[in-house]
Amino acid sequence: MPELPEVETVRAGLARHVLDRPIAAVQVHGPLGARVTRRQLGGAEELSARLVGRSFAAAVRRGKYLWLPLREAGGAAEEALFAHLGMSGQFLLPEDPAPEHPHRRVRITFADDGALDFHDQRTFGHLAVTDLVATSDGGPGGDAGGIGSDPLIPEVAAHIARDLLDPMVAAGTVGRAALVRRIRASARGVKKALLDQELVSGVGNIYADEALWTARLHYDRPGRSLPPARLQLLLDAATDVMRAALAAGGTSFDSLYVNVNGASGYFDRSLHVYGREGEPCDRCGGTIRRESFANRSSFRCARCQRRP
DNA sequence: ACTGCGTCCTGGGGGC
DNA sequence: TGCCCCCAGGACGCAG
Repeated sequence: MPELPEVETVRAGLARHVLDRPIAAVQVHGPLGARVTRRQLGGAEELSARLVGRSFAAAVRRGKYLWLPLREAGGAAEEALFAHLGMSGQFLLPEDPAPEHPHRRVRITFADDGALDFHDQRTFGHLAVTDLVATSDGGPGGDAGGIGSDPLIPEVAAHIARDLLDPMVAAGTVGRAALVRRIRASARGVKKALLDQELVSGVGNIYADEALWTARLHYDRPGRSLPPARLQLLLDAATDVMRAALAAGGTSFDSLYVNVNGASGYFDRSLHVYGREGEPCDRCGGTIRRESFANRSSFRCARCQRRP
């Protein structure tokens, strides 16, 4: 599943391959294509109308949210193609001529005859052209490749917190202390806090479980029961595992395949708990358990991540 | 305000 | 062998 490292890999691939290429046509394929553009005001026609004739100026990310500001004739970008990959969204640079693919939902054709395809099996992802607005926290952060200090962010992502690989958060200068305070202010289980994109963005189910394993914490451990130093360790663990996954994902794509397929690609061999039900813990030899958590799964070591 | 649960969606794969 | 159902989960809407 695409979490921060996978989305960043996609962002870097897009930055390398699709900037400054005028868009000639946009096709939205079938009812599931329409579903992928469901958040576009005016639907597929409007998406096409807003993209054709323009080009992408940059590829920017915050957490799992990704956007491509559109170049304006005489000034700064005011709109962007916004994308969320959901669970199964992929950006692909198809070979020419490309065969039909059952999961292709949208094709953006460039004036140079190349194309950028959006595939999505489960259609939890979406695409829309959205206005860029000023933010109160000073800009996109993250690996805001290409946009420099532009403080604009898509309206639809303005509520999303900075992520752990944001240079400001990673350095601890912005957000980190406040984040620890907010987790400690709640009785809510610490995994729910990690997954709350308005508290800290980019962490999904896989890396949350891995970070909790590293920090030897149970997912239901109340935030308010944890000393600040323990929470710092947890955030460090989440940062480290996402950095490592990014390093693994960053080596795996070429010009034809912009997306790595999330954790099912190259990083899964490095996972300590996720997807390892019944296997021994790498650290203590205890048994890895899979438990139902918020309508999905949580993996933990039954011995070194005890229930509070 | 805050929290938690249901919903959306498809196809691979396990089990009967 | 074939078919059915479970399961994967990010984000959002709504209920309490």
